[in-house]
Amino acid sequence: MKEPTFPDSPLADLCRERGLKLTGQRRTIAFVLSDSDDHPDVEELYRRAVEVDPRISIATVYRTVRLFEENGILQRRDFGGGRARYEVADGDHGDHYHLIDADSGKVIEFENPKLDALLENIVREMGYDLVTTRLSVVGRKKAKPRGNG
Amino acid sequence: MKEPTFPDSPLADLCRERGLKLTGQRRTIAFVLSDSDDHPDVEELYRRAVEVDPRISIATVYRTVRLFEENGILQRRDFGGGRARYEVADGDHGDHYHLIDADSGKVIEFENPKLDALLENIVREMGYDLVTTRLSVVGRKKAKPRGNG
DNA sequence: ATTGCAAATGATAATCTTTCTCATTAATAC
DNA sequence: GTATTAATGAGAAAGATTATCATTTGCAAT
Repeated sequence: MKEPTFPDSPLADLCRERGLKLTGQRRTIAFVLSDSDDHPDVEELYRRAVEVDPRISIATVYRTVRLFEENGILQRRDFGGGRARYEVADGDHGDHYHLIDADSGKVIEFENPKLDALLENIVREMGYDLVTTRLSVVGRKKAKPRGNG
Repeated sequence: MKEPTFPDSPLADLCRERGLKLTGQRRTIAFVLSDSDDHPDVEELYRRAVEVDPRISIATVYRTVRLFEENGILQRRDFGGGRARYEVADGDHGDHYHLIDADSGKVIEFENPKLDALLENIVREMGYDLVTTRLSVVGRKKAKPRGNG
């Protein structure tokens, strides 16, 4: 039983700051998440976590992403395909959105302050305060203006 | 075995136009959908369909909404809660979007040409043609400026 | 109207993702 | 170090959706 050693990740610190018990498994999952800049689903997260420490079960990964989401550490996303995907929650800077390539399924992030403001406005004019925006656009790559095929 | 009789709905006509076989069940489901201006899930659709003709199975409802979606007759929506919800696809006029009341879960539709245009623009500038927009904003009703509750 | 045939349907099993159960283990305060 | 309380692992259970397969039905040609 060899304990894997690695430094506390930014997310692990956040976990502590929120008063959550920092178990070995949570430390591992936080480490893996801090190390990811994509949008893994639970299955994929589990794969990556097991690489770091095999003594972890998929049930714990499910429990941990839920806990992290409830504490504003993670954001759940739905890009279709039937499974939830996760990414580290935005910090102070504005929200970001996702463009999904219709053919490859690739996810491309983008920000747009004008869009932030417009949505804020629309919602306010309907008498609401904006809580969350769930936006993803599906697009198909344009043929290059003078490509050859 | 009494055959229920009702006129062909606009969606039933659409179904025929697309070259889909117009079975009794599909005619019933199309009728129910044409009659709905909300966003029912499959379970709810099944309930409404059975009212019109009890000789219908939930499997057929699942098959039919999928078929209709693949043929651009229906749009699938995800408002959270684990089940897909459906609505009649937009015609020529612009897309519409959804505001979800954070407290009641109520879904409020809205249109906004400025938003249509901005999204179109953003996507184009990233080198893509816009295929679909999936947008829902979650909001919380503002306290009335001088209410008493 | 009848026939023929591919496609649709009903009933239920299977699948897939996610949550729950409960005995065991581990983190934190003392 | 010990106690206490919460977290974990493994698998069962739940909930939504899709697949299976024998039977039925819509529809085109007769």
